[in-house]
Amino acid sequence: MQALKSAQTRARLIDATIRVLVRSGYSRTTTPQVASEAGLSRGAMLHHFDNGVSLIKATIMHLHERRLRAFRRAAERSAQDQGAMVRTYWKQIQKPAFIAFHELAVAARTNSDLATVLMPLQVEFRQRYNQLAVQLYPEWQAEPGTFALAMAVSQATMEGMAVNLLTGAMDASLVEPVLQSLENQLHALRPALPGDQCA
Amino acid sequence: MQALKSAQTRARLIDATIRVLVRSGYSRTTTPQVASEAGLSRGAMLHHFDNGVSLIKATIMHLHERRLRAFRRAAERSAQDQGAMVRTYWKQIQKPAFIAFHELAVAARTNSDLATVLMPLQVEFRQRYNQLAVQLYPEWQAEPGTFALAMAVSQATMEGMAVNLLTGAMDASLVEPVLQSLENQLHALRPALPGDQCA
DNA sequence: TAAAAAGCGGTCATGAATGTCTTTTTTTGT
DNA sequence: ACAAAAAAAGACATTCATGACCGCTTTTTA
Repeated sequence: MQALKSAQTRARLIDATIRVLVRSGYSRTTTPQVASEAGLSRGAMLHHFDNGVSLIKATIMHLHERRLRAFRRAAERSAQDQGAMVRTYWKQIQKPAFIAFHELAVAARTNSDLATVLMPLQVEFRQRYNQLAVQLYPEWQAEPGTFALAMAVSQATMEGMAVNLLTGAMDASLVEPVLQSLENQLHALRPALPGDQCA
Repeated sequence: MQALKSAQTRARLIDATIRVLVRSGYSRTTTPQVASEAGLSRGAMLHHFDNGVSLIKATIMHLHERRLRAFRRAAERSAQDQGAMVRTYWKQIQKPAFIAFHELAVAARTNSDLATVLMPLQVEFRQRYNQLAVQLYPEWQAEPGTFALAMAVSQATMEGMAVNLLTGAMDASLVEPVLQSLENQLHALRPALPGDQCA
């Protein structure tokens, strides 16, 4: 029973970390902030995570798991409705989890402690991403290069758009047209079928 | 003469700030770091900028000016070589200035001091961006909506790809194919000319 | 039931960044 | 050459995040 309670408290701390990351950004995310947000004393918090970096690392791994699960759900849903992949991923990207993950990814660029945790997860995500998608869309299997391209274009466009929205670099009214355009592009990239040369 | 020296010192401090932002990230960019990087004492630095936020604000404005100049050059070059816009912007995006600007843009999301400076500049950039591009590519003027879409797609895709490269979310071998695909997409978006329905 | 372990709260000293202030040095103008 | 102004350097107190340590309470276990 004490193991369960411990796990619950750890989860509470990680959730609090995500909220603080979204609200205050990485640079203002401090251990007192997280402890307060979780409704715990700082002393209790340091009992579950030896130091602040340890908490951030755990948060990174937690967000990674969530991202994998979210992508799996998105893939399953879009297996039924062929064109739903773009919309489903776009919905995922707008949740707080993505904002927090982006904050950590940016921080990891200049923090080797975080980078050693985050970089392998990024590689793993790409692998699973492609692996699952290929088995869901067998018509792509003949052209793995084109498939990887389609995935990269989707990821770069949607995540770039999400970041640009957050930083005011893009007008919100353009979101829908860009998504539509991306869907058209993905359609054009699909392996040629009989009578499909012209849009 | 003292005004010139003062301006030079200010420029040195701003350049130092950019280097520190690239090397250490926003969260570890401190006034002692910047002063040391600029080869000045902290006291001297605070003589030119009242406080740390003031220095960051000046850096934001400086990067904004550079971004406008860079875009202007890119536009002029791509006016001669029609398809060079993508490549030229991609080159710009990989420079340290973009990394520093991105760090500041992410920080501005949760820092109202920076946001009040950055947000209006983002709006101004979008306006000038479209303004200049429209006059360079007159064939788009009939379809301003499609043109804004093309710009948004380009910006989101390339900046998203740049960020994903920095954070390890994308494999570097996919850069070239994505750029190629983006060029194709832009070509497809161009106003229909006689005998241009099919790729 | 006693002992051990874990959850939790609180206190402490340390280190570092910040902004203000004062002092020294250099430059400028008369 | 000298006095005023500006640049540069340094000193200072304050604030705050951090990690370590100690004590209390509850739960598990022997």
